[in-house]
Amino acid sequence: MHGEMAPGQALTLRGIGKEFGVSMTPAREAVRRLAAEGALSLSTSGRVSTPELTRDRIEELAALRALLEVELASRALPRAHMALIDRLQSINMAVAEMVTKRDAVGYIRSNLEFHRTLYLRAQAPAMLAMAETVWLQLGPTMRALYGRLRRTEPPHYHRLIIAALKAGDEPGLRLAVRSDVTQGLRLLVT
Amino acid sequence: MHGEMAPGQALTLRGIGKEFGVSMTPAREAVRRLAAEGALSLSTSGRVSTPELTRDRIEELAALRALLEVELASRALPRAHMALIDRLQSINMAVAEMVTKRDAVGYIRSNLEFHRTLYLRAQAPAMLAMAETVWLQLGPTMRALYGRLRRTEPPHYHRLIIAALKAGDEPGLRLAVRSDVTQGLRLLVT
DNA sequence: CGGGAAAGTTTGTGATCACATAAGCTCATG
DNA sequence: CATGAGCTTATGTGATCACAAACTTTCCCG
Repeated sequence: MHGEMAPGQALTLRGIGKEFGVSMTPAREAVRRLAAEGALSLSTSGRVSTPELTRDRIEELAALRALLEVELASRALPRAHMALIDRLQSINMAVAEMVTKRDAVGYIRSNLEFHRTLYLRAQAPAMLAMAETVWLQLGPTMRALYGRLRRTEPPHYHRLIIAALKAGDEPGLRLAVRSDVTQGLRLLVT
Repeated sequence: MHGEMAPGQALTLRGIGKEFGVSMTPAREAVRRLAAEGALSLSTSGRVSTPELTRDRIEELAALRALLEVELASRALPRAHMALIDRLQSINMAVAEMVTKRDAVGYIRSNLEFHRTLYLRAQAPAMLAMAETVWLQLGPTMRALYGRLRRTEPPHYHRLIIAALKAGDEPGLRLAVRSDVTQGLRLLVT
């Protein structure tokens, strides 16, 4: 999810087991679970690797993010008090720091933390779980993306999100979230 | 997914294995995968059972169905030719027959087939997979619902969906799908 | 007659193993 | 130098087992 692995990276059950000090059995269960969620892909012969997404699949997952996260943000809006907004701002500073440090994994991690912190207020666990499943599928691809583009400025749309939350502006919030979510992936596709 | 099991029904790995003529190992993998998708729930001690959803969770899953399936229908609309509409109408007759036969499982199965047939045209496999994950989570609950209410009339909104497809009426289609998807579950909540 | 402790049973977990297959490598050949 | 056949290695699969924890049943005592 955090882009620690590149797309197409191969894994083995014995390797995973050794890495975590267990046998193949728990490694297999973890792999099968992640494969069921789309976070890993299994070849026809059962080999395990991180997925290499096609352009179409990336666009579809971006559309899913927009669909789910706009709804989550909208549901969080009436419950978003000042303490939450403060936390979002502080997380956003961490995001900006990761940008200057060119730390792709740190950037993805803190960026997702920003979103999750907001969505937790929506009180919609099933919806949040679905959004996280999409994040999981996009993890390696996001790594490839943010490793490619050389950003220097902190995320613009995060400030719009915070502003819309402060103003209680639901249409503005929906637009800001949708833009933030689709912006990055749009660059990858071109 | 098809409501063959009641909510809260317990399962054992050995029992599943025996039922399918395999050992515990493949049974475990299947159970863990289904649990990851929310189709089964694992107790803290690892016991397996179908989920018993709370009212809040049912409402949330209904909202998710609406969100995802409205989008899928909308994407399918421009590709929906006469052959598809014919197929939908024939599936819809099967649905009506299941209603008169009071066959809950058959009803759920053919009803979902109706929706899946339409959504396949959307060419959005990740989105369809998410919708099916929601169906999977709702399976046992739907069984309990359709076992409770004694319907006699065939699904009204399916005809609206077909009519909107014929007319190329996107707003009408969105409304019809949203109504169809939320209608049944609304009854359960009250 | 009720309740709880103890014995017995069921159940999930993780490890290990044999096996079949896929992947990688070596080496001879054109 | 490229190429492919044959061999070696690596890898996933499913079965089985020992163990610990949880659940069920039994039985005894208040």
